[in-house]
Amino acid sequence: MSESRWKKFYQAVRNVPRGRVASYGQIAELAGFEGHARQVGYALHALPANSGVPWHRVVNAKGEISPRSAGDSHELQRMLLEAEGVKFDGKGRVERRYFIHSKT
DNA sequence: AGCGTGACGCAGG
DNA sequence: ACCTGCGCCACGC
Repeated sequence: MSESRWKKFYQAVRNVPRGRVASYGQIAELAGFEGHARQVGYALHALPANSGVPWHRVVNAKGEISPRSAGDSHELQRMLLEAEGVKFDGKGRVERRYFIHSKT
């Protein structure tokens, strides 16, 4: 199945340290599939809740929690991130410095 | 086998 | 800094 492709994404997500976030694009890049950010989103959507993958550390390039087509997981995501010390600005965006590539 | 869809990203205006 | 349009590509119908 194409699940093996998704496993690369999941593996990349596991590499995101606690208290940090990465964009879908960064995950795709780290997994060796640069430009496939959309597929990362698809893979995470198909991810079982108890997979052990820190999916909540993945946000879009704007630093915003991507809106779901359904479900309430975006609320849970913000909760989990804040629990790790990640802060949001007034517009609900994660500050740049929390991104794994950010030097500050 | 074709068409629309989506947890995205980037370039332009 | 914000909004819009186009590109990407696997999945489901």
